[in-house]
Amino acid sequence: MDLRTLETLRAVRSQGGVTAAATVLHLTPSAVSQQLAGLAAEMGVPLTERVGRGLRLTPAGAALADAAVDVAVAVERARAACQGHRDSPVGTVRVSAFQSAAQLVFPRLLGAVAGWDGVTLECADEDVALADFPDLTDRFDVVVAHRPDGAADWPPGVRVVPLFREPLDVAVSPGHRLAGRGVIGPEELADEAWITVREGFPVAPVLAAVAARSGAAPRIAHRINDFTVATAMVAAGHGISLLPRHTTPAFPGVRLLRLTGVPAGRRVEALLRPDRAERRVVARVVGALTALAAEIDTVPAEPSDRSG
Amino acid sequence: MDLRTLETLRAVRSQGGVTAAATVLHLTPSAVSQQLAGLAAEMGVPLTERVGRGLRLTPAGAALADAAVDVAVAVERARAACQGHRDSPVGTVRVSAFQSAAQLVFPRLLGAVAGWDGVTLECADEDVALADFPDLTDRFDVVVAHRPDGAADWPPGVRVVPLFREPLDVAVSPGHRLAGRGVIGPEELADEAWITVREGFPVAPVLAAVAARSGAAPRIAHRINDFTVATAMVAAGHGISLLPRHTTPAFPGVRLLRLTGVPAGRRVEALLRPDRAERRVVARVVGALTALAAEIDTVPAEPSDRSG
DNA sequence: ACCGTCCGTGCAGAATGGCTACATGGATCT
DNA sequence: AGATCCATGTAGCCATTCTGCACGGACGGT
Repeated sequence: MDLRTLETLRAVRSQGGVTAAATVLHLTPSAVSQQLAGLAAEMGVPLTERVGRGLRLTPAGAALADAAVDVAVAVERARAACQGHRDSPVGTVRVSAFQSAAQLVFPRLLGAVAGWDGVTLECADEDVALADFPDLTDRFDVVVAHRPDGAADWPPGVRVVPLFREPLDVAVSPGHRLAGRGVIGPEELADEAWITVREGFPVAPVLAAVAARSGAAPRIAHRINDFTVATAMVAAGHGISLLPRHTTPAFPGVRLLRLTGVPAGRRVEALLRPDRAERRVVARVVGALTALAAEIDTVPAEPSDRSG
Repeated sequence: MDLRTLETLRAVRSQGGVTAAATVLHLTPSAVSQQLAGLAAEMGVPLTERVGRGLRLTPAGAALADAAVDVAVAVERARAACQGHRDSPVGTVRVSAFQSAAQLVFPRLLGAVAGWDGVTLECADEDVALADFPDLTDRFDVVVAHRPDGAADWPPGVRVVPLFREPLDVAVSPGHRLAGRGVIGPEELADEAWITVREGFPVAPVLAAVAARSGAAPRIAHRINDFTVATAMVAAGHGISLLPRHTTPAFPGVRLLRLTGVPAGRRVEALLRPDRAERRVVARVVGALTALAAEIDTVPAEPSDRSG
């Protein structure tokens, strides 16, 4: 019964397999398999069962994995209790964010942390499908994720810290027929050519909702995940797009029109594994994150072009 | 940060030193010292400080030791959660009891557990001073301890399961002037020669209280910790003694007289370390223990001789 | 139906880490 | 001041665990 073994069991469950777990743990599949076998032998209960060419946790294994979370939390709490008798928390925090938030948040966050002795920030941009965000917490201490209005809650077992809500505006080129408008309704957007994200990615359902109000299925011309690329395409007049108000990159000529009559927005949140959340450095970084998120939330974002 | 290391830290605190901790952990002092040094290095905070020729935990060390309890509890909870998906709990449970309770409890407990497959009971008689009972939980899963009426509570950090309260009767020989009486008061016991336990042992304060009511300091003729020996001496007329009603060994001719006007009794309780208490086998054994304690508590113990 | 591919598992060897035994430094008690 | 006890270093052994490779089973395409 080892802490590392428990962590391995958790990874196997969250990653869905031995090989995937081995990857995030920086181990070989063989080592993971041996740990599982040893743990099952110690418990006297089979923890995994083969299904197809993969495997799945038995109820006993799942129960143990659940309890392993509490163990990890207790361990980190212990570490924090000890660090509490130190001057200030130190360590390395790994933060991931999806592309557009990364652009907005990482520079400010690094700026805030720059003055903290002994605190190292490792940033990475990771943009994945909505369902895959929680799994990123295996590899990162803090995962900045986004979720469209009305989407289901994140699964249990992951701690969620709200950062800000970001309205989605309609981005059009300067030459577009609606370019002069500040506010528009969904019904005016029928038959437009849309540039949206790949299937399953966070803002996709919002466009579906907007289109539903316009009365027709949206005509999707392009699927572009990177908002910078999408913005450039909008600027060039190749379609319109739903883009987040604060994190849309500045691009000459692109105009953001406010949408009325339909709640169009996304929630930007930090996702943490419960044990990681107990680390004092992590808590401090999350604090800085929420502080700068509050600034973003109160930004007087007016419907205007971003050409500067 | 290892489970074993955390356990070592706890043992160092409860045992009050490296060598003592090493003893209960079945390790050498060197190993313990190395674990402590490694843990402190990992935490970046000194966990121990030298005091005299021994050492003591720093505030940080104490905090970590506190948190280590929660970790151990979480681990055992995890193990229990896993065992819950098994037919029945199995394992070895180490039980200690002070001499007189051992005599009463061990045979019945072993009888109750005899039918349980896979459950092994390791019994040991350990009679220590009142203050030393909690420390026994480092070496045993269940510690049957006793505590005189009015004594202070057990220190925090140890789980207490009440078993039964046992009145203390006055044991006299058949030839004693009070032998024919069933009930007596403290004032009738002045100038008696007492056989009592060693200083600091659980029932000593009760005799002091009884003697205080009799108006004079008790005349202590002998200090005998083993109730069997004390009973034999009482039977032979070498003095009278305060003996527990239920656990006094049967001995030809010894009469137990009920004491009135002063609360004379002791509480028999099971002491458990919180993490050990989480083990399902341990919980089951404690269940059997409380069950047979309930029987003992309702025994119609009449004042009579034990010559049977 | 077959074969390529993927996944989990077992078996060697190698490396890492922890423990024992012994020696040292320091503090207390007689 | 000497003896004793305690904690701490050091060298060496031993156990555990990881890697690398080979094997068996299962899915999916042809």
